[in-house]
Amino acid sequence: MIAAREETVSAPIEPLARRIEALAAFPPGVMEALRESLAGLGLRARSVPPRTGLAGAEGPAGAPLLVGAGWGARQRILADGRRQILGFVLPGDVIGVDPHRAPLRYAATVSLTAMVVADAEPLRTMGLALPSRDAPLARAMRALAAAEEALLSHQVTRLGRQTAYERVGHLFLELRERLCLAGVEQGDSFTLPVTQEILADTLGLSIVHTNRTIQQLRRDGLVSITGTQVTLVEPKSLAGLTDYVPLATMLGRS
Amino acid sequence: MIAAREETVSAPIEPLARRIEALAAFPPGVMEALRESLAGLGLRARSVPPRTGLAGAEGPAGAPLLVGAGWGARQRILADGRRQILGFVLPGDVIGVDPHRAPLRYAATVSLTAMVVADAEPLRTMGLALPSRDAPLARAMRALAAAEEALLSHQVTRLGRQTAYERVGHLFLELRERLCLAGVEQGDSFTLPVTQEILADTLGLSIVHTNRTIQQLRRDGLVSITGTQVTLVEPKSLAGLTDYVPLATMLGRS
DNA sequence: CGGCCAGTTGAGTTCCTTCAACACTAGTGG
DNA sequence: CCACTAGTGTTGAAGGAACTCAACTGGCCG
Repeated sequence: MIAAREETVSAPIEPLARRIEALAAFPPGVMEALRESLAGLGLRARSVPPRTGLAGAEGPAGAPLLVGAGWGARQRILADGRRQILGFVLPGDVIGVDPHRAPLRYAATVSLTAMVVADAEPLRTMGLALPSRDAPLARAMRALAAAEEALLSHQVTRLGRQTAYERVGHLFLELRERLCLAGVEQGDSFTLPVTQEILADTLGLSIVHTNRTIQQLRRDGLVSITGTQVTLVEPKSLAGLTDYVPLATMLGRS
Repeated sequence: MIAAREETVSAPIEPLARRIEALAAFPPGVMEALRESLAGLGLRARSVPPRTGLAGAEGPAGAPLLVGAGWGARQRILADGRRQILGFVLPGDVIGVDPHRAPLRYAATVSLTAMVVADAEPLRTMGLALPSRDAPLARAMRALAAAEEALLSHQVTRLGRQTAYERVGHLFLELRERLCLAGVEQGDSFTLPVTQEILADTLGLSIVHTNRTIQQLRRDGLVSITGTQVTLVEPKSLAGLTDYVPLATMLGRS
């Protein structure tokens, strides 16, 4: 892959726009205007190498960041080294919009793969704008916040009341949906660029058991994996088995 | 207990005010004014019996609710009946401020004990007020939202990477702190008005194992339980053992 | 080639669950 | 007044889910 290290490329707003479009259900005209105003912000993109702190314990957050490409994670490290990943950070996510809502001293956000991010200071003020006037971007930012909370609820339910088998399938469905909403993947297949250790720390399982569980899903013909490419062979069955509620349903497009 | 069913008592804003005072760190004058403006809202309190839906699947949310007394829970029920409690709802909490941030079709909020709540429509508009003017109440509401997210992070870490023993101790510490922040308890002791089944569904454990784990904590002299009264005998040791990070620390009082 | 990392497999152990039974309390109706 | 029931807490025993330890494979890169 050709590195785009220092160069300032055009702002990677497309994943964010796609997500807003999918979740906030604006009329076409409004969406068009919103996309233009996003482009007009002139956000500067930069690339971040893997395993780098983006926010939290490893460095003060500063401006909020818009993710354009790559995978990151919010994680918490316990005193004895155990790690729990609270959730993945994917294209279209905005981290640290509200300084009051980021528990900096607790959870750090790190890059897992190489990422493209943009300092998104303008989103902070616009995103928190007066809601009574119902500025579309403000509404959109609140919808994104709702999606983030829904993801945490998913994560709690997975960890608390699902078996290893269900957890893996549920997580795959969630990743597929999030990547599709952001427009970086489509169909029943997606690239999973993280190790099984990362998956294990997300799912609250050991590496070994994560591995065995994935194999079981393959043997059962529910998923198919080639390299980093994951294909959901029977997405409907998988959703039924794992009690998966799509984000689109949870947020209700109301 | 004498029921206060239909009567409209004075608004139970004290727990909310206490929490804001503790978490948002306003100067005394500002805090005084904020407390007065809260009182001036004229919120009407009503009581809710146990095991009643407050918001979510069992009934449209409508206005946001300010909790004055009693315990509730946000919960998710899986298709086969398994239940996961996402978090407790305690005095001083406000639920459903932002309609976009409440995944209604997913998680329901129910009362566990009798509760006193107030329809808090005014908090919605005031809480989402223009932040550039930094209205104290708006800042406070965002601090509360931050606290809620921090609690979910706690919950994820407990469920994903802690043993049963650690989970119980960690939860007790969290409940103690939340009740103290709201001013409804103080010291190292608090009333726990819920069954072990509720605790089990919160901790992602079976009832039996929850029971045995609590007993182990008692035998180890870390907690002491009499009826519904829980006393943290060795809060410091417990915090060390369970890697407990107080909310006050997480939110940084910045 | 040699070393490192991710993935895989086997074996034994621990943690937690399930099933079942029993004690205790409170509320209920005969 | 007392049997009856239901809900909660508690305990024992057995099984299963997930973990740990360990070894081995294959790819990738210096």
